[in-house]
Amino acid sequence: MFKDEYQLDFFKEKNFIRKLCTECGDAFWTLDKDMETCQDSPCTEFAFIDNSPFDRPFTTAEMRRYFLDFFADRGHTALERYPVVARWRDDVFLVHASIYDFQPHATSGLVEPPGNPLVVSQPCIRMPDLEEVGRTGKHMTSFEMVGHHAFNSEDNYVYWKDETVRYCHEMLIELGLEEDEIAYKEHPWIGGGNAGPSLEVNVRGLEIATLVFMNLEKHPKGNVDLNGETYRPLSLNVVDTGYGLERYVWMSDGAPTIYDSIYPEIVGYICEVCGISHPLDDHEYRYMLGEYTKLAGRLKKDFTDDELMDDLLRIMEERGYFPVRSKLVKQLTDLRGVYTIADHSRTIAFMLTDGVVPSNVAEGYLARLMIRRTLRHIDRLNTNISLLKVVKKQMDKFADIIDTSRASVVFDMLENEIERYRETTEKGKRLVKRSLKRWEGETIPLESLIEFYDTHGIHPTIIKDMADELGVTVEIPDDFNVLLAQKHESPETDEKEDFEIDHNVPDTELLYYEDPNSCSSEAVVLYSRESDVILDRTCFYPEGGGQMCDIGELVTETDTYDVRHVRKEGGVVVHEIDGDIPVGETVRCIIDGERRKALTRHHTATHVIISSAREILGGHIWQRGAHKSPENARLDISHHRRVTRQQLKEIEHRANEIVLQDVPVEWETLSRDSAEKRFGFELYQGGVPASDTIRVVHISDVDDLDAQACGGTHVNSTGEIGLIKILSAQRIQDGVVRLMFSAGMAAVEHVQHMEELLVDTAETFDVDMDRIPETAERFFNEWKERGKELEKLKEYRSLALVDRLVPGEVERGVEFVISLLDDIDVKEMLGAAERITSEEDRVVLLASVTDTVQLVFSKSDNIEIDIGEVLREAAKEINGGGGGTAKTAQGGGNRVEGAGVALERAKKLILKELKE
RNA sequence: GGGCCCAUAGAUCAGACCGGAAGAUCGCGACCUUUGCAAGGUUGAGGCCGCGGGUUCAAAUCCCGCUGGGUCCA
Repeated sequence: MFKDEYQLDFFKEKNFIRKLCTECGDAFWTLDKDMETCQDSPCTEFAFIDNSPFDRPFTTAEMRRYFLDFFADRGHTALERYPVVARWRDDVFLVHASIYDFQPHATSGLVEPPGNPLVVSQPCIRMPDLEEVGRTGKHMTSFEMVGHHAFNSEDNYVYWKDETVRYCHEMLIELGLEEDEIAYKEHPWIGGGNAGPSLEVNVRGLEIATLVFMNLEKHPKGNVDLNGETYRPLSLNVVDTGYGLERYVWMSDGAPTIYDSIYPEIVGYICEVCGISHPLDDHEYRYMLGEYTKLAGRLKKDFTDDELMDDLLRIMEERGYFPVRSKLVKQLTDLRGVYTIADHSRTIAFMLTDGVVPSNVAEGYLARLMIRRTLRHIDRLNTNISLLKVVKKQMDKFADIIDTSRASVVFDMLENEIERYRETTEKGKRLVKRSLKRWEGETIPLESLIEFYDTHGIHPTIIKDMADELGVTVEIPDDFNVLLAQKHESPETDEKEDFEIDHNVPDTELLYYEDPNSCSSEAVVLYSRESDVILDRTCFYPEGGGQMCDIGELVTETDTYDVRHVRKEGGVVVHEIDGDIPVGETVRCIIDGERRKALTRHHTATHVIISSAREILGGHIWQRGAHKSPENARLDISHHRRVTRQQLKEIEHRANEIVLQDVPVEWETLSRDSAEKRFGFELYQGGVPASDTIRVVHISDVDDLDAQACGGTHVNSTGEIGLIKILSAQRIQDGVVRLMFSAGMAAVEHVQHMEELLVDTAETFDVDMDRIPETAERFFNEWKERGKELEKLKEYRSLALVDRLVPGEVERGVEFVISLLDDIDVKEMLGAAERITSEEDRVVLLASVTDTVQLVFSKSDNIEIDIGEVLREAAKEINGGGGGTAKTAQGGGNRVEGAGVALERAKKLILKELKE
């Protein structure tokens, strides 16, 4: 694939030769004619451990600085890193690579990149290799990817393959590598709808860079076939490189594992607290660990695998060391936990400081997953090390790249998560303990194992620990995660097809921005079909930004049409009307002004509420969604705890303060780049617009209260909003709170409605409004008391009933107590009946008539008849049924006239039964 | 965004599959035993069975909706 793409001038100049790896068969370029493998693991063993090819060891900070300076010196714009949570994208949660920063709009050519060429050291988070962390010595869930990127368009060539490889090569040599130990491996790259040739840069068993040359995009009519899909050339050719910063640091100091290279103090701290010995200055130990890492890199096996341990022991013995196998396994198992905690804590630090709120959805869930995994590892190590402290240490160590300004909220979130984890495991353990009894001496069905984890979050390892004590066998299959995934497999949902009109008309001039107060305008019809009308200009606001559209009328000289809905397709506004207007006609747009005003107030009020909420609850508050209708608005915000009533009051108070200050609301159109520089990604509270320019709305540039990219309509100053009243706060998901509020007249109407409820209630209670709570409480308590009294009375009445009914008629030695009663409670009948039949040789047949019939039959224990069957049979007379215990049955029916007959029939049945 | 689970006394949970008088344990109150404490015994209080509909003679239990919580996956 792309075979011809790799014939670079640079390779020719230097006399690189193209070889095939004897292990994997892939092609690679090298200066060493004797090189046989592609220099990546597993084909090549790590050959830099305690044997660095670099001139000197670097710290991460030094290495980052080196990279950025190297490329800045060569004309690249060095950028600040982006957050690890990809707020500017709706297709992914986390940043996986440096190029993510510039997708989709810079890579598609829609938006100018913030530099060209540019370089950035971007923290990335990758979860797929989760299981490998701590086991292979090289996998991490978070790392910095240094990327130098160039965006080549037709009229602006920056640089492409040849120059890219030259930069890379020059830098590696500068770091101290011999040029004949570098292998450039051909590696076609496909992903995310794009594709292109790519080179992997491998040295001594480690892939230290990937140079991707994106020049194709997936397209149904493309002329390039790749894996059964067709691709076509991109208008923009993008150089996408990635250098794993930590790998360079690791290679520079040759530590036994990457974790010991990047954060040795953290690893040391965890070992110390957990009482695990990790003597890296001990020759034997250090040698063992290094050899282990090499083996793991080549074999991709777990150290509990016999084969790997055999190899490791053999290598050790060759060197003259004779470790005990079981001790070694334990050592490596513990160490894996330590490394995992170290790795995960750094990822957690990145996520939380960049504003991820742990929850059960989206990136919040990924954060929770990391936290819970870490806590599980802590539990397994049987220590009480504080995750909070480890995360804090990571934040301190990497303060140069981690934002520590929101530390207190981060710790609060973490504490909350730890608390929840404890609660869940406690609860889970109780549940498991109860359930385990069922399988005493047996093996738990796999199904139940999956269910415990899936619905209750109890990991199989926890169950195993508990089950051992209770004599229940637990077998965790290796493919547990696969089975779990299968359970979640669901049919692919059909992607929604957009009904786009093929109109071919110019973008509509949007009058609602120029004058938000104007409710009418003249326009010409450019397109009209099936009640969809497009005008050259309009004052109708189309649905968007969570704001409902305007409705109103289009008036021609002869007719008036209702505008029922307005939507936007690209730059064109489409009006849906009840009828058709010929193209070329002049119309007057008239919008429903009151509705527009209400929507506008609610929209600005939403900005005010966000800003107040950020002030009261903290800077981690982020808009997760919003909707504005004429009656009210709802705003979903990210927050890790329930919002208390006190906090709601404070937010409401602050919001109304802003209204009373009558702050001007301004908007301006800025270039994307300068807008981001000035306001940060907080701009994109409501989503990211797909354009090079951004309409920024800000409530005040004096206090810098709030600035957002926003296409909605706004009032001129906050005073116009009027009253803002928060109606409710509900937690719609973990980590997401929905605030409902209304503004202006809608808020006044709401308050009036609430008052009405109070007035009505006060009237019913016949008390003053402010005494409603105590009165309601009193009534409720009295109501409960009455209920209890009533119970007692019924008890007495059933006693009285016994006296009234006994003795009954005796037939065949059985005393029949039969009575057709008027409106007696079932409970009373039951009480009486059971009292009567507590003596031998008695049968009680009672019926109570209201608008239906209730039956209670009972018999003494010494009479052997199926009283339930008797009742069922008898109930047929009253069109009903029933049943009960061996001694007493109850039932009923709705044919009131049949009540007497039913009792007769029951008696006959019993007599018949007794005869036999 | 999707799946699964839960809601019963102050707490932890039975009861639900299969409709028929709301239970257990701990905790709480009183009394007994004890010099006192711990413990034990006797006894009592404490429930809109989350809310609203439906089915049924009858619903904690079955069905639907809502609310609150948990959990897994993307």
